[in-house]
Amino acid sequence: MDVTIYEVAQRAGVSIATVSRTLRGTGPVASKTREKVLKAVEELNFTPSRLGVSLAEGRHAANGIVFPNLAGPYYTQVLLGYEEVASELGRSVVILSTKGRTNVRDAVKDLAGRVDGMLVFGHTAPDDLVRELTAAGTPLVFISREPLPGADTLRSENTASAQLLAAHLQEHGHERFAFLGAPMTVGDDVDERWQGVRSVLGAAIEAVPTEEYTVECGHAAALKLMRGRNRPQAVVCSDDEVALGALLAAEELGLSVPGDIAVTGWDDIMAARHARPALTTIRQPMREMGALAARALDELITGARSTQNHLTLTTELVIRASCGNHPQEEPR
Amino acid sequence: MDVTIYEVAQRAGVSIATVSRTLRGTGPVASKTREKVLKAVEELNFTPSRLGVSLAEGRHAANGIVFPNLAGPYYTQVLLGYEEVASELGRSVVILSTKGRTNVRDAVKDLAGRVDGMLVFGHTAPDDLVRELTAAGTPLVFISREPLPGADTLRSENTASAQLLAAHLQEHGHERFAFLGAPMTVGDDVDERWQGVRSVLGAAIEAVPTEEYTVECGHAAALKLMRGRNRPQAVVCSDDEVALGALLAAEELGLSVPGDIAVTGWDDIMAARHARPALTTIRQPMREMGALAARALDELITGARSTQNHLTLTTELVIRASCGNHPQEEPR
DNA sequence: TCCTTTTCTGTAAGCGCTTACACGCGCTTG
DNA sequence: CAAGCGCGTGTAAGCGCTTACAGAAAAGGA
Repeated sequence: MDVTIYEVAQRAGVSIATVSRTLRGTGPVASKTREKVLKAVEELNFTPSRLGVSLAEGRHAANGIVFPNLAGPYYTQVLLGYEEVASELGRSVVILSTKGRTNVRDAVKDLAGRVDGMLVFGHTAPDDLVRELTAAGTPLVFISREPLPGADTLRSENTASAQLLAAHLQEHGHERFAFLGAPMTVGDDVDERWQGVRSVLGAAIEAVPTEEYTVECGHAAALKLMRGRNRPQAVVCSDDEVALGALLAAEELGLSVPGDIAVTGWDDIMAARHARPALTTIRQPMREMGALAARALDELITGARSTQNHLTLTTELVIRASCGNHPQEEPR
Repeated sequence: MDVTIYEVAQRAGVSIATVSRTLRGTGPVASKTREKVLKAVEELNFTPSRLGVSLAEGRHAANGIVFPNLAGPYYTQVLLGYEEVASELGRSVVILSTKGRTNVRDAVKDLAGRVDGMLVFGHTAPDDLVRELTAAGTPLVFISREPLPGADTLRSENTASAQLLAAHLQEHGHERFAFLGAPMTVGDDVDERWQGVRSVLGAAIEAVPTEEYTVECGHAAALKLMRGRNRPQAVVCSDDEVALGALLAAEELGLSVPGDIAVTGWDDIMAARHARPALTTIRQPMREMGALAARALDELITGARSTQNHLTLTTELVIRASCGNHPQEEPR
């Protein structure tokens, strides 16, 4: 916002075109000229204005990311991987949290105007805007959402893992189940998880909604559930945070986990390992998803690829103490 | 990147100036003209190019934030509060993680070129660049750093809280202490905490460094510490994550906490409450700090304030089970 | 009716950069 | 020795917008 290319040019006694060429390495520049220019740049401490460059180049060199909130570790981890790769590719990251926002549509649209492409979680952006953006050719990558035309989607495997988890719980002898944190949106990760466990457990599992997927809401809903008559023997939670809430509720009610009631989570966030009992959960490669999203976006932006990719990453069932008694505990 | 103000003007049969005035509400526009313009805008689905606007206005309407990494909840929480307020003030947030980056200086400089002002954690930006930026008048707010001329600083209280914590541990009868996660930088939060506990405990506390302030590093260092002869009776950790690592180490060695060894953290992150034993820690208002930083930055950017503020927020000692046996446990 | 205001609108000059194009110059080459 | 060729450099036309300024039209007053 200070010294411009004109002042550099003047000081070096050349035209602005030459300065630009020198700095970007495009086009030939005599070595003597180059030196004069570099000297002037040095003396004036010149840095090209990002705005000017972007306007002339017609690109922002920035990526957007839209998430509901940053409260839990899940989005954070994805963001981490995303930022890392984006910046490796020379792009900044502009963030947008939709939680508690009255006008999401405008906010996303504004973001779209600041970046070359965006990563969007689930259904955080309004559908009509998404259609508008894909129609306009804005590169878009989605995480935790069913595939849609005109954009990449990226998610980790849910259904099969959920079935695996359900089967494991059955092996422990549990017979009455609850799914805490019932899906709110069709087609997102939680919905797939629910469908997965349900396909195995059928009528033996009951869907119990929570307000949000947070510790607090999980805690509140779990309290109610565990106090009710016909308490389930195992509670499958939509994610680790809800599960942590359930653990808290059990403790409060004097129920032993997994003795009186088993609890499982999803994601394998840090606290899952530190909780007591440690949470049985499904680990998904959050950080890697962010990284992959950044690369996918890069391909779409640079035009290296024009088709859509729909990737599903594999997950891992992490068995700890909260799901039932195991002969030997896992070390560490 | 599509339809421009020219096309709108042409379609509405007016000049681009009129379109601009209509959309921004600056200057008078006849109501008939306004309607024509709005109709054209609607039909063409026009959105002003952020780049064009910024270049003409001379401002980015964006804030930057520089942090070491996003691994733990601390930075995330601050970021959360920051983004919330920033977007409330009509500014986007561009993030920059310095962890694992070879050229931090250039990255920060690039960021500075994209925003109207930045929030910087501790000493993540090189000192000479900071001087350069403050000299150039770039609005800057720091968190967790000693005050410096030309920029705001914002931090939560450390020394007194540390003294309080130390005194509390003494009341439990502990006599030999270790500070796990010894400070790496003079003047940052951890350094102040260390100075605080030390001022009370004197020679009774020993500084034990960790590679980083993470669970893993805390775990590794704690293992070594707890295995050594003359094991301390209480371990004061630089932050909750290191403390969680210490808890893990104790469990691994079959030591009971707080029976054999007491452990305390700092920050009161989510996992602190869920760990067993739950962590005694110092809660600092992370989210609020982010929010305050955004407001401070806004004042500096808009020029509403030209002096520097150096705020210190109060913290709260949260006593849980990990520091020693208390007559009655806190409920929940 | 003529002149002064007021209201509205258009022209054009930026904002800071990139780059196509053209031009001049010193060399090679037939 | 003239034609041809590269290399180096400058000129100028954008990129998409805002806004000072000026001019035109409408409105009001005497």
